[in-house]
Amino acid sequence: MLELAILGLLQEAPMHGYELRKELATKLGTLRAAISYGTLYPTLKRLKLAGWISEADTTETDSDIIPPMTSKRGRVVYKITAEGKERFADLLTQTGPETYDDTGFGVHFTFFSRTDRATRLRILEGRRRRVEERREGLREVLARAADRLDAYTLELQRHGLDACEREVRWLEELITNERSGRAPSRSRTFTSETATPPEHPRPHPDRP
Amino acid sequence: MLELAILGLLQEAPMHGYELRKELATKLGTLRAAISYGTLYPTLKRLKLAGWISEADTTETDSDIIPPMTSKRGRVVYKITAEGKERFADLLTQTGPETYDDTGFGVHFTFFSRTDRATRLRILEGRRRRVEERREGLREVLARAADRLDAYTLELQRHGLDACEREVRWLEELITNERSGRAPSRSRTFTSETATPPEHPRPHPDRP
DNA sequence: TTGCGATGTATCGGGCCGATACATCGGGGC
DNA sequence: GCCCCGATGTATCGGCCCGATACATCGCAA
Repeated sequence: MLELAILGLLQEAPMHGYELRKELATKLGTLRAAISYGTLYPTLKRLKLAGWISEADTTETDSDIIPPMTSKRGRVVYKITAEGKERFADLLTQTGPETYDDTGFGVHFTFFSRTDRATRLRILEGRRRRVEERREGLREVLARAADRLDAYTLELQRHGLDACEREVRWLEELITNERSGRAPSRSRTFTSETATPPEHPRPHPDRP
Repeated sequence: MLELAILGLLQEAPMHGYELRKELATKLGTLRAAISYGTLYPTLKRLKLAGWISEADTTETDSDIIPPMTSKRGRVVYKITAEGKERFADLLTQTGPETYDDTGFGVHFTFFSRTDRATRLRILEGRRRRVEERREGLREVLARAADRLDAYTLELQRHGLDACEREVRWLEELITNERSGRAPSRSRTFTSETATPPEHPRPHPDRP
């Protein structure tokens, strides 16, 4: 999953590890605080070995403001390769069970603007099914095993059930929008002025 | 965290691995579908080695209905030891950063009826702080980096923010109840008839 | 000038997961 | 009567990911 995220970010612009971590924190802020370095650097190594990414020459047209980083072990900037772009498209399109859990769904959703509507619908519906199953499990427990559980456990289940119901409603709204060819509406209360282009709302501007 | 959960369940009754997994699935159903065997059995081995749990003699008063399991490798029933009970109390009381993330908080909350009000309040407030930090991070991103992100990413952040706000409200309700010496109220719409004893709402009844 | 926080890369031990293997038992379909 | 399948049950293995830790530089403030 992290593989998909890294590939996705490097498709926007070349970056080094530290920068990637910060970008991940803001873009996937919903999912986790920040990715661990103990995961990030080994993964970068793995991706490089697989040929999906490569080290970008920082020495060449190093015209920009970035100081030359006079230390011995300078920053390592990675860029995505042609094979990496294919890999990204594959990962983004193909779905498995892990696509529908919290992290997997979140990462896929983040890159929704880079894939087609059919894939988006498939993933949204898969996620909905997943959350519905969870919801039914919780309802089952609350209905049948309620007398076996103490008040706190019950309260936790109720809170979880509430979150499930809420997410299902959210997903259904998104699915409806998707089917009618709309991008996610900015203001859900007043959608008349949203004349934004439906596909690829913003073509990922270069980092400031 | 799994260590705490296992110890907590074994304090209710001796169990074997398969049974533990099912109990975990219903009691902690909010957190995960089910614990993996690849985690469960090594953990049981580790806990046994540490002396927190021990194998219960199934041969002794094996009077009950359970068939003798004629296979060579029969089921292995574990029970908690005296040291294990101490360990459980320690784990339940002492708090660290991991106590406040989703899994850690969920496990602690599940066993809230086995600890004192001071600890409960500490954990609830720690969790609230954690979720509030997350909420502020999301607000920050939505306020300052909104123009850098596409519509789907924004929608995800908004949904995450909504979940955070909702959980904070939930936690504050629980904290208020806790401070006023009430157990979590069964029906939030009508709380007049809840004359349940404030501490230890149900003293974990033995499994049927 | 000293020291601290941000920037930056990297490793290590350990927890947890999914896949897999192996073995028994009860029941439903043919 | 027989066979297969799903539930019950224990266990290992490779791999992802995390937290702790180490090391090194830079800019700024006390």
